[in-house]
Amino acid sequence: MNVLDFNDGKETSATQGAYLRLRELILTGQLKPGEKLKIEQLRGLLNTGASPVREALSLLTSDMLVERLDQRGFRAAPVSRSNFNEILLLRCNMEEEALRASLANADADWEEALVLAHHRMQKASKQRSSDFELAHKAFHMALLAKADLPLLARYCDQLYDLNIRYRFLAAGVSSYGERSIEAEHQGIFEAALERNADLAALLLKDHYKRTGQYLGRQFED
Amino acid sequence: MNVLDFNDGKETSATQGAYLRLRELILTGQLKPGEKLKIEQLRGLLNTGASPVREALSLLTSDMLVERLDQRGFRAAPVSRSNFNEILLLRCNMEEEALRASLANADADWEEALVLAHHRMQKASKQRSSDFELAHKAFHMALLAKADLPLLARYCDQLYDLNIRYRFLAAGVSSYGERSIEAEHQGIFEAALERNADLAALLLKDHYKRTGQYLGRQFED
DNA sequence: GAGTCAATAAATATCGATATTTTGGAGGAT
DNA sequence: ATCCTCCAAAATATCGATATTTATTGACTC
Repeated sequence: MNVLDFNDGKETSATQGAYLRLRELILTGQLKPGEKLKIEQLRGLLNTGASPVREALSLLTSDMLVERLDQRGFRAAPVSRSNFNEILLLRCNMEEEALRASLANADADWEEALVLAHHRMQKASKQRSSDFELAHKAFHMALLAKADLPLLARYCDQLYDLNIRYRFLAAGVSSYGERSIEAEHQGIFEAALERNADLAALLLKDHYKRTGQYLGRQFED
Repeated sequence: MNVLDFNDGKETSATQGAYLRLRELILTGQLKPGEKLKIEQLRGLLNTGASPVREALSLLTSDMLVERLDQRGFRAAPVSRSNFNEILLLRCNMEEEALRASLANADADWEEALVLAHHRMQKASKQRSSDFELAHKAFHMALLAKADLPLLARYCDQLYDLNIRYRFLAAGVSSYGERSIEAEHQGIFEAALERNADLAALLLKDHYKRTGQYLGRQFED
């Protein structure tokens, strides 16, 4: 590995590093939807060779964050109202499924992990910490953690990220208009602790639909 | 491109070719679950360079047909009873969703395409044609075609292929024990033509669960 | 005889260079 | 002016070679 790039010891392979970095750039909208992703350009940005960049882009293709155009390279996946709506719909269905399965298997460890995730999210929210996004995702995934359905978990994760991308794109807007998210989370949290699957699922879907409606208004197409 | 490899003009890029070929080898069980996929070895098999092989493997990773092991290369995804069960479960959920959406939007073109797909499948079945697998998939996808939910369609497609892999692995067994599949397909087909979503969904799920039960018995773990 | 450890062999990950394709114009004809 | 055609310029896809990392083997200790 190049001696010059002060790899802070975290990443193991150049490919993995490039993958994570590119993923972040696309999710946060620093690489814009539809934007052409030129290998040379990215090589410079990530200072690595063409192979890792190429492989990372291939991986992002399956995350549906990048599109491959026959022999014409890659571009950041485009966005659209209909894509947004579909993500919302699928998320509601899949997360409900996962949540019910998770609650059915829930044990004390799961419960404690959930309490922690909830606490961290609240804290990050109060401090307006930049960690909020991470904590928020962690909370939602903690809800689903005991489902023990790896494929479903993967889909939920993927859809969560696709959705978060729209939040970043509708930026400026501090994402959720503060609203009642805190209360919404609290409701889901409590219902989950009580193992009330019907209520938890209802609240969860409502939570998504609400932020969905809110975000949906932000853009045309 | 190498002059020697008599590329029959179909594939555009080496990567795409390698992707399709490897996919087939894994789906049909010619590359066995858990088997190490060495670059050199595959290079020979596909006669192409290391880069296309590597990229193809990356793509297959997101199809969940290949696993990447940190710095230790790739291997064909393992199989397990629980994985099989999850695929079955998710397929039932997602295809039901897609089927209902498809029927809701169904028009004359969709109907005609479905009739054709059904006909071809029947024909291939009677002739015991090797095209049956393809025709069967085409029929099932034709049912869902009008859903107009690209992400869901992709998931259904992916899960279909993951399932088909288990069919090949439980090989010898001419897959479905002849049973009543023909009748089952007929039922789904008719219900779909009548736009009877409840019935069609019920029959479809039943169809999957039946073959699922059948296959499930084939292997331990 | 089992468990380390070092040296070697194998395999992966990555680079730099090259061959192919696509893109973008600059003339020239209609 | 508009549409082709053909020619650079740019970008992609792919190769071959090399640096790194992991796996293997066999001697050596306890």
